[in-house]
Amino acid sequence: MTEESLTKTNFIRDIIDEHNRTGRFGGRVHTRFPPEPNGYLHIGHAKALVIDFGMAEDYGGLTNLRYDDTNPVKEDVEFVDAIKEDIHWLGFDWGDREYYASDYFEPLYEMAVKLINKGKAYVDELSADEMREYRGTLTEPGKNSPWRDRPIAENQDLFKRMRAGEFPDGSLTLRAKIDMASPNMNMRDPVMYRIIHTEHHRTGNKWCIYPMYDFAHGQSDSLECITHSMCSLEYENHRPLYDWFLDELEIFHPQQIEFARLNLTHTVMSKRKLRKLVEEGHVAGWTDPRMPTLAAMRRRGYPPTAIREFIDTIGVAKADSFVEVELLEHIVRDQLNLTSPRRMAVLERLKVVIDNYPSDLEEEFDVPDFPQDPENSATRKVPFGRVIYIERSDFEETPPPKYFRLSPGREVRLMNAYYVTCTGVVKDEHGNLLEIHCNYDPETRGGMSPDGRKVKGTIHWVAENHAIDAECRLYEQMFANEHPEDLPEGETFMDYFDPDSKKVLIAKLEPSLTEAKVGEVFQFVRNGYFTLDSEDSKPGALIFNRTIGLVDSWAKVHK
RNA sequence: UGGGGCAUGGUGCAAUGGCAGCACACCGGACUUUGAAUCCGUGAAUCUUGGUUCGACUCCAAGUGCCCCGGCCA
Repeated sequence: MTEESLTKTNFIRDIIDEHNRTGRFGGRVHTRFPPEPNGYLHIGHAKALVIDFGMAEDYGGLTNLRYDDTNPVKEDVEFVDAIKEDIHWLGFDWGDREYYASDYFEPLYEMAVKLINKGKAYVDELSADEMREYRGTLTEPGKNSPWRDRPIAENQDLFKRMRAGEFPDGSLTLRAKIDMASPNMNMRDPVMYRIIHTEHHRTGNKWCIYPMYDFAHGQSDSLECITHSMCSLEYENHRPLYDWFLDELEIFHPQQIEFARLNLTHTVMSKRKLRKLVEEGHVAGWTDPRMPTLAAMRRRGYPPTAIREFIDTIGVAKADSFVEVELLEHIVRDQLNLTSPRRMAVLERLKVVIDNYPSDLEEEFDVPDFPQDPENSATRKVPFGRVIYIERSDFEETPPPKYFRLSPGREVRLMNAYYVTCTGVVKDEHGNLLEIHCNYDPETRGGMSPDGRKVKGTIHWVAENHAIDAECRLYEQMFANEHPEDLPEGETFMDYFDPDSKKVLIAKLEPSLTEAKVGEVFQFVRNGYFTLDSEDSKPGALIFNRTIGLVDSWAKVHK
């Protein structure tokens, strides 16, 4: 396998390779990640992150972090720290290159003045409604604003007074003088500056005019000498404008490249919808483990490397696409399988009394954390006793075909312990199962029989005397529908929100789990991967999140 | 007066004029002290119609379908 074949090729690499061939940027690759601080980062941002940081890394370049904070009414400091934490968690680093579009308000203002002086920008007095009317439609040209040909000196004066705060919000705008008949709506004299008398989270009350995205982004890229400015497909129509400003300003000209954003089945990605889930209390905040935010995935126990591998696996292209969430889950399981120590925990318990086990006897087994690789595996002590708990689903009084767990008269292996045979059941007056009784075979200590006798079923257990209680939170997809963002008329994504996507139970755990630490993920054998909840768990009142269940092919056959 | 994009198995991504491949999902089997993992195997795709070419997923033309654009949001 050659070096190149390890790295998947994609159209962005092709473009960069071409630039390197022609020498457009002198072989330099410098990217930027430009989040707006108005919400938490989600798995869709992870794609942008991997592209922005990953591409630069691969080509020996750097990536800047730059907050796109040009709209003070929508943005908040609350999110800037959360965003940084998420980026670091994924393993990316911007060094000391932490920038803000608001750092450039002064040079941006100068650039606007330059365009005014060139006769390429003007102060408009049209109201928002009027401007909409003048803009025309998709199929009809717009018409020029009556203020479009105002003398340059007047524009200079008015713009200066806009900055000075002489005018109320919405009364004036600065617009680029391009072409009201352009088939590209973005070129119909786009607004460059608007008046907003709102305190900005960084610049305070210094400014009351704020640049629009289109007037800020390209020039910020230029100021930072960014070479490749990757963004999502909907900005494709903005590229001519991105280029126009840079050309008219005659400043360094980065290349904007657009790619398809990530869509995942069974989830919603729009900030508006995620915010709704949070604000209406359907989930416990932005870090509720069901959320597609990076903070939620961290809390849930997803390894950051799994997220990066996932993004690498899905590739980058320009076609709109929907990735099945099963692929993400597969990669999470795949990594956790290799790294998670095994433990025994009984989620929904059934009491088992081993009648022929001496009531004064208690044993301890040394059990490897990684039974696949016992030679290199650490071990821990697991106590055993006359009364144990097993999983309720591991016993059937009348077993269905192909069932090879416990049922009356049948023998199974208690993992790492003994073979037991079910001898009877105890029920209450309503016929509810209370407990079952077994006999064990002392010859099978450790789970092996000297006579070579086979048992088909191996089940896990926890000794009653030493079990610890812990809350376990089990999560399913938040939305039953594959495409909750693409619904027929009259339906909303909330129609498909599944309130049962979170289930809480009190489980019985083997005692070694008392020492679990936040950030460690365990495999609760035959149940799935679990991690301590970073927000709600307390010593003595442990709470575990199920990161993800194990593949359950029995459930498939059985149903 | 409309413009800009995109089309390969169920899903996602490759193949850059030379045998359509990989992963997930699905289905079957083997193995198993986790019905997990692992191993083996089956099925399944180039939007349509023309053209260029010895040869087309790839180039050309026409068509079809889907996405984006009429915020003083980003």
